[in-house]
Amino acid sequence: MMRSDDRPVILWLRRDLRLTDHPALTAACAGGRPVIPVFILDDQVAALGAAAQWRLGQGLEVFARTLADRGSRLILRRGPAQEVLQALIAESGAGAVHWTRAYDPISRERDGAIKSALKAQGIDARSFPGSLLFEPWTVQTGTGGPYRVFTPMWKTVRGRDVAPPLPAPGRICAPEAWPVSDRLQDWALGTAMRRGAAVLAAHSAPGEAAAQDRLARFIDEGIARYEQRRDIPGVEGTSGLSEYLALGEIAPQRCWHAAFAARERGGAGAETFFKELVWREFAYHLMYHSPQILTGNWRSEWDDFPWNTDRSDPRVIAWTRGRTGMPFVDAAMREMYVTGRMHNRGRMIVASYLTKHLMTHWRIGMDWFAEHLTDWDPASNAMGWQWSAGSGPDATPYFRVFNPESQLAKFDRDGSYRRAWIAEGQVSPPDTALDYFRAIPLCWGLAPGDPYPAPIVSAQEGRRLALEAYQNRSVAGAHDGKT
DNA sequence: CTCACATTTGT
DNA sequence: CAAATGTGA
Repeated sequence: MMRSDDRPVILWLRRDLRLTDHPALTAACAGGRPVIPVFILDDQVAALGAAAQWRLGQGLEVFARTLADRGSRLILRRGPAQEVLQALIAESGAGAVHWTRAYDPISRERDGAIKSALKAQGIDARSFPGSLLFEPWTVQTGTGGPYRVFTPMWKTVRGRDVAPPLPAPGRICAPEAWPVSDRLQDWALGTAMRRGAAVLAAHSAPGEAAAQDRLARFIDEGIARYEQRRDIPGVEGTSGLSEYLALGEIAPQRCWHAAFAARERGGAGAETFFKELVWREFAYHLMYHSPQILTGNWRSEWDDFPWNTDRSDPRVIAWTRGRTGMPFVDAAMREMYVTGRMHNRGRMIVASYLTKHLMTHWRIGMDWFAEHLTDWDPASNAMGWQWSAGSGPDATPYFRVFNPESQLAKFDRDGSYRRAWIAEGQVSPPDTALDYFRAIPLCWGLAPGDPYPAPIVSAQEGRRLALEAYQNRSVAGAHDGKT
């Protein structure tokens, strides 16, 4: 009879496509047991936006090669996760299933059900940390509740120890026989991108090795000037790590330790970078403790606000296509279409413009981002949109409306961001700007030689309308709450 | 209870 | 400098 600790371990991979800093993998390899890495295409993966799905396909391709280089394999299966795992256990005689925790409500429900079902069959089903610096339940206010404001949470966690970097396992043992696997190309991940996929590919470097190169370059060249340059979208001042973190091609603790080791040289830049990593933690903290942040107003007094909810509104269409006539807004929307990412300042400005100037529901913007971002992350996306709309966990006064024109003057002084992404009106536009027209659906009927549109809603008029509506909301809200 | 304070701003 | 409420210690 087979002893239980000789039986294979199934390593169920999700958003953790890496070998380093991977506690679930390291534990699976301990004791020399065979490991069967598997990725499952279930409903949740199928529901990913087109760009995120495309990027996942790229990541899986690289990760499968990485495993193959070490004498292992990535098994691909399609179907409800629990059924797939049960089938694999039956086929392989596996005695354990390991995975890295996810924190969104759908995953938590699924994983919890799978864990109890497997345990009831005597399978050692175990979840591990790995995606966050701090598990959400280990961060509490003085009275034991969850944080709702960033700064107090930052002050609480900033001095904490972060798990040290964990090397890739020396050896990943293969099972005696490999279970059959789907072929990645048959999954056709991200084919909904159509023309966009070729353009995205030119702006993408998937995989753990690329992630670590990016981090190393940021620590060498970027971190010392991060504080000043991260706000200027026309220069490469950010870490550029978001999509690696989103897919788990790099772990946040590796980023944290790399910056910590460079803190002398990094100075204020290192501190700012730590803060940004903790913003990601804060987003997960909020999603874990109030999952409804993904679907409804975090502050319910916003439920009565007269948002525009018409996705076919011509002004909303103009926003999605980068044709609002506001160069900062349009440049950022096109950057996202071409690269799958958007500079953080761009994200704030397009979100402010959609929710305030166009008074359109943040959910419409959030959904558009989910469809077009390769670094899409449910927690950060929801937090960011609700923060911008004013319905989120933030005390921003309602009159704080970004002015897309003065923001351009402030943060794109030399016009390089605008020129990089908007072809119209330029004699010889750069490739980045032309890439937009190579990526968009032909039926949009846009060409680089078109005249650049006049503003659909001016900065001043949009601000006036938004303030008026927000002021009315305050009065109505006070009525509702205090009768 | 009190009191300090709140990412990213506009005019 | 506006301007006001919720958060957290």
